[in-house]
Amino acid sequence: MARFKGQAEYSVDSKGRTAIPAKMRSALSPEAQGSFTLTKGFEKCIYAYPQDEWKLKEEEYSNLNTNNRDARHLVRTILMWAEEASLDGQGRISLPKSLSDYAEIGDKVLIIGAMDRIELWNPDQFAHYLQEHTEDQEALVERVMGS
Amino acid sequence: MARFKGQAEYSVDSKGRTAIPAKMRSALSPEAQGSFTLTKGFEKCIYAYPQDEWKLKEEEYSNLNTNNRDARHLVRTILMWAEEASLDGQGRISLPKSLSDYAEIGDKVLIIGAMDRIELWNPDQFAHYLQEHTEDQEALVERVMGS
DNA sequence: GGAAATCTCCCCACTTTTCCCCACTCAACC
DNA sequence: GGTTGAGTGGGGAAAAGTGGGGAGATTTCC
Repeated sequence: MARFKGQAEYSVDSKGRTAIPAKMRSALSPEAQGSFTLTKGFEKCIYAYPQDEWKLKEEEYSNLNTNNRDARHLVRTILMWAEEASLDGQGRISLPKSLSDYAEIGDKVLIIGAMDRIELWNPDQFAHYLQEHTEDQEALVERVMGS
Repeated sequence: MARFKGQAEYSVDSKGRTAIPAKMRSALSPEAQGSFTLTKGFEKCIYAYPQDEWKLKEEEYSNLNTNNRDARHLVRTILMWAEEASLDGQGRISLPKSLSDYAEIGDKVLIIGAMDRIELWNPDQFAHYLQEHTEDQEALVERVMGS
């Protein structure tokens, strides 16, 4: 499993491309073949899953019971945003317009490594997000991970 | 498990590098391969975990369920600060700008061994921290460790 | 159906940053 | 007093990030 971490603020060029930090590229497993699946984040950002990780996600979704209305809705609304993106010769991907619109990403993007995925944020939106989640980290650790 | 102890005040050069005290380097286990993962301390400092220690932490985070909102937030806000740093030929590491900004580390750094991790402080901030935590050490020992 | 416009990639070029290596100083210790 | 090891500083090659041109494919519009 890929283990992404770290943060970096990069620019998005006029063609909608952004570089993926070299450290994250080197954390990519060979099975990903330099390819990501981008999709809408649960937060206001873009999630980028390496191809191999995305396969696992797809597996989960395909195992949901399609006779269940909620499950159908979930799969539909998640998959409709998913797009594949490959690294170019310079280690960049181009961001689909639908996703960068959703995340309100302009000419700057904050790239965050979050374990099995990479997150792409509008830097301002991220600052805003942090302001809305001011719970003390120590308390959160205790609550989520136990003592 | 590595057991770091002691303190030392070192300089940070113009390239953002600082030496790790030789005594702490020799306390590094071979499995760490001369590599640390730096991350944001709960206090206003940088935590440096030897690679092998960090692996254990990462393992815990990777087991969290990313369908849970709090877990996502936790992973995001912890891992975004984590960066790997390897010792160079002279026993130095370079401090990522994001972390030295957070800890307000300039051209001097106070290095403290704290069991399984090393802490990097702005010397002034550390003095300030001590002023704010003036509880008598004897009383503290009793409160924390007295059965 | 064909021409024009647009979009996608792939490649090249430039700038900045990072990393590796060499060199110097100082203190401790034979 | 020379040697060794530790801390500090800096030069230069290599890598990373950024911007843009242009060929080929696709879409649009007449």
